Amino acid sequence: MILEANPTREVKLQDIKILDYLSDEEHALIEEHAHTRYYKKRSILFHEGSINSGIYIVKKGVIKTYKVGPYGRYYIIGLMKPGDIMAYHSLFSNRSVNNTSAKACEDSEVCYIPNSIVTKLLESNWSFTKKMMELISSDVNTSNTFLTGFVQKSLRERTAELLLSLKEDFGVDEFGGLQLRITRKDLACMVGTVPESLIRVLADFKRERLVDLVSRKIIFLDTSELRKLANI
Amino acid sequence: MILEANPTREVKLQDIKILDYLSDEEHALIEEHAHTRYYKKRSILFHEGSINSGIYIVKKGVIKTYKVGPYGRYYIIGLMKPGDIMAYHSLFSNRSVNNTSAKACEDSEVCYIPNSIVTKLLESNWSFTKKMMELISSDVNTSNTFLTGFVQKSLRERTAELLLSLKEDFGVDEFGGLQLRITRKDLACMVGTVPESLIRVLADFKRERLVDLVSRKIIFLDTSELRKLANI
DNA sequence: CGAAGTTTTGAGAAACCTCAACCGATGTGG
DNA sequence: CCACATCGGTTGAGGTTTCTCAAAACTTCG
Repeated sequence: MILEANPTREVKLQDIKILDYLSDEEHALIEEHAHTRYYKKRSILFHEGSINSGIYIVKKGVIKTYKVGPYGRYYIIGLMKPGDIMAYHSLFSNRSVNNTSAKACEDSEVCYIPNSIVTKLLESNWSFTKKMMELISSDVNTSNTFLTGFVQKSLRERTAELLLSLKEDFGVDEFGGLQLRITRKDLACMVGTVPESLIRVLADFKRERLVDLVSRKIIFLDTSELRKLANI
Repeated sequence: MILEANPTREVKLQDIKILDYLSDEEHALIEEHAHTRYYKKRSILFHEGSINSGIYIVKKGVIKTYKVGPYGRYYIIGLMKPGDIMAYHSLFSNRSVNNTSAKACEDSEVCYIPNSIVTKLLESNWSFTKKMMELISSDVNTSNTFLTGFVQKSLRERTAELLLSLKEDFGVDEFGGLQLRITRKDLACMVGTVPESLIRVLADFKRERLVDLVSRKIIFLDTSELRKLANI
């Protein structure tokens, strides 16, 4: 049995929801000025603190955004998948400095749109702007909700929660296998722990028949029990 | 010696930075539709999950915004002071549901502006909108930065960091005393711990002559050492 | 002044981290 | 195509941090 972890996922610009709010002319403007960039697995899109003058829309692949904390350890803020927008902060920050770093988890394709173009669209199209603000403010909420859970949940609960959210975001194949290839270290960085601790929790989950682990593949066996455990 | 913890702090609408971007007419529109609300210490402004159709601008006092996690413990997202804007999420969320709860830490005064008015301003005034987006996206960054630090810093480091940021936000009197009256429990909720643990850290700081503690008053003795400790 | 809420301390337990070693997979160059 | 190097995964032992529970002392406010 072959368990393929990385099915090709791809979206076209016209399939990206937030761009629905644009007129044909505006779409044309984007087509004219945006360009596609290709990133090999493990290559860096941008670094936290570096100057950036455009936004990125993921078309294919998976990109992790992260921040490096003291002691050099890093925390993964999110895994961006096709349709997701990155680096929008640079639109408004006067210094256009990136708040996070971004790295390709697999070979990826992103659409880069210069800030000047996006700003033009925002200025002229209120429903687009409103959608954008909604998106950003929901990111605030996501962070705060996560933080609230984080400060009082055990690693076990957080890990269950992470697995469920990965299932939600990336889906599973016919055998219940998560459609995402990700290292233990990255999983650990997403729940704010070290790989050793994460591995122990996963091993517990396997022992309890909540998931199965076949090399790097995670197979969901009992989602409803996981959900109880996650305490969402 | 009298150590007064709560000097009257107050701002007028015209002193609020984000409103600088409005024209005289727009200011008039706000004056017409906004109204001031008064909240007694410990009273609730709004609850997470409840419907809300306006934004709040703090004019006087201190308001804490917080979320309740599983097990009923809560996490304080921020202390809002005069000039700060709350509940902006309700502007964009289609259901206008509050993401956080808000409670007055002392007798406070806030200006309530209905969403319909704010939306009108956003639609017609791009620099105001831009400023607003900047504000929101900087909140995203604040949360993520905090989260990144949180997941890998010790309680001691986080507490040092909290004290410094309170000093920054609320200032100190001539004796180095923090101009904010706050309970140990609230301090604990801001660094994601329980009061007992926070108290022990504060007691350590006192023993090390970094701060002095006179009842609920926190007096800064060695800010630079605290800064080293906070590892920012 | 007294009730209620808040702060402090202590003891013990639990969760999680660190370090170190080892295994297994993956990839690379001769 | 194999040997080796590298990286990721796993396990164990031991230590540290932080939490829980309980009791006592102190503040605040009506």
